[in-house]
Amino acid sequence: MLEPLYLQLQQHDALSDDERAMLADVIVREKDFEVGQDLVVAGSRPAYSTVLVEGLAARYKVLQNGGRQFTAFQVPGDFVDLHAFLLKTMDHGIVALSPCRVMLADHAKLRAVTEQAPHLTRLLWLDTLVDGAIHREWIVAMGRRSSASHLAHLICELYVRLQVVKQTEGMSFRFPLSQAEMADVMGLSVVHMNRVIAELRKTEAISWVNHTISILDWDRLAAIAEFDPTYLSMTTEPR
Amino acid sequence: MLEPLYLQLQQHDALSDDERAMLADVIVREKDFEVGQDLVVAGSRPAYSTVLVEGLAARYKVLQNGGRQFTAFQVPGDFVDLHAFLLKTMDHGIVALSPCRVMLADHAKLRAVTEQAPHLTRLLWLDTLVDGAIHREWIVAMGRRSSASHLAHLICELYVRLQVVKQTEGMSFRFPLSQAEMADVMGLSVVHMNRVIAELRKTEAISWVNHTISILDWDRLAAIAEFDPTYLSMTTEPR
DNA sequence: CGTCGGGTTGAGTCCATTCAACTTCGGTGG
DNA sequence: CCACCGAAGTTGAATGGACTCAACCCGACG
Repeated sequence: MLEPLYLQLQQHDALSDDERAMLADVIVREKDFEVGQDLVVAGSRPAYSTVLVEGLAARYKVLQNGGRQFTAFQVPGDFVDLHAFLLKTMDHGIVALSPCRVMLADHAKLRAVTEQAPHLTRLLWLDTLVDGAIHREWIVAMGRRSSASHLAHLICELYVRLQVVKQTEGMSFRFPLSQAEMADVMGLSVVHMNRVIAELRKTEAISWVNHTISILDWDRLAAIAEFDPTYLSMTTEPR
Repeated sequence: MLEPLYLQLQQHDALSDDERAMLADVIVREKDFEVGQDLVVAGSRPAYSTVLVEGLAARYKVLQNGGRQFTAFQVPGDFVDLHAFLLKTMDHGIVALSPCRVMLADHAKLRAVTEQAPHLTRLLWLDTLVDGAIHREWIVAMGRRSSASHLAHLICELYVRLQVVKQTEGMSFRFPLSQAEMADVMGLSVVHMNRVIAELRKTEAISWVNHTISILDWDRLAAIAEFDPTYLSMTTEPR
């Protein structure tokens, strides 16, 4: 059940059997969530950290006027709130965008990992660093990319991340978000989100029907997005 | 010279003398930079990580059309590219916004810290997690805040961060950026940046003259910004 | 067969952009 | 000494992107 986590960590550096066992031992419980439920509640101080093993989730914050902004997607294998292990208080919520299955990792056991397994600790740390790199890319997209380029970039990113954990089928992947939710990802109004999607469809770089996104022309999409996967740090090397 | 780093780490949890000594030992060299120079070059694979000890710097990315987007400010005490220790390749550049002095930390020695000093490792990790939390707040600001609120939020954040490392004077702090650079922070055109600044000035919550920002009315500014410092994780507790 | 959530389209308004002019101010050289 | 210069800031006007409000379509589902 922890396969996706192994796949992600392995992508950065080799994972020993001992390390796998240690990770498995950190897990104390399994839990399922419905669409729309919070995996982690903003403001809470969790005693467990959550590994997403199935489904799609997202980090978000809500403003006083009710506006919501997603700040990241979480795919299977993501340690979605490893942050809380050290930050203690969650500064944001994490919501299920599709039915989700998670594994809960005990903070006391995670602490023991940091005491006894430096290499594994570095790999977990790295995981949170990649999160940060993704955030930076989102900031650039929101600030300086056209809406179409922003959307194209998100699709490239998701495709690559999902491929690592074997959640793609050919050039397609399941994408359960409504356009209204997508608007909260890109910081647009629903109406305008719709027009941007229409625009990207017209380029014939993607199709997006039935909660499935298919990349029809990767090169064209990547060009529109100016997508450079360096930030995802997808090389296996000693860390 | 490492005082600002100690101040920042201490803010999250107590730092022992041993840990201070270990940090001091990690430093192998000191270096100065002029305004506009890159402290760290995008795409490089540094063998050292950089602690900023004096000055203001910023992370940035550049797009094909020449557009630049800053993704974070770095203040004294920030381990500006601790990322590179594990990410290996820098996915973005870091530029000096004022004359900067930095200390270089050897990656091999940092690795030794992760092998021998788990608590210190957790504190350094935490530092990068706070970076991530700041990124999330920036995404929210870019996506769902009004420009005036966004600007107000940036000022609140900077004030609080600078206060931790004793770089404020009363309710004022030095802020060397031009409006053009500020436009690259907020993802706006220079002209519009100017108008947003004028708008915020008119509220009389701040003054901004002569490269110095003064907060005239914190409560009003924080209200405009909807500023909640939780995300900066400024509580001292066992980590 | 009606309803409801999502998606799509149109029209008018507002925010942000571009291009352009003009001001201010510190610095530099005749 | 001051005339000129360049960089940064400010302002105006026209264009275009994004927002709101509103209507309408459509397929799933009771």
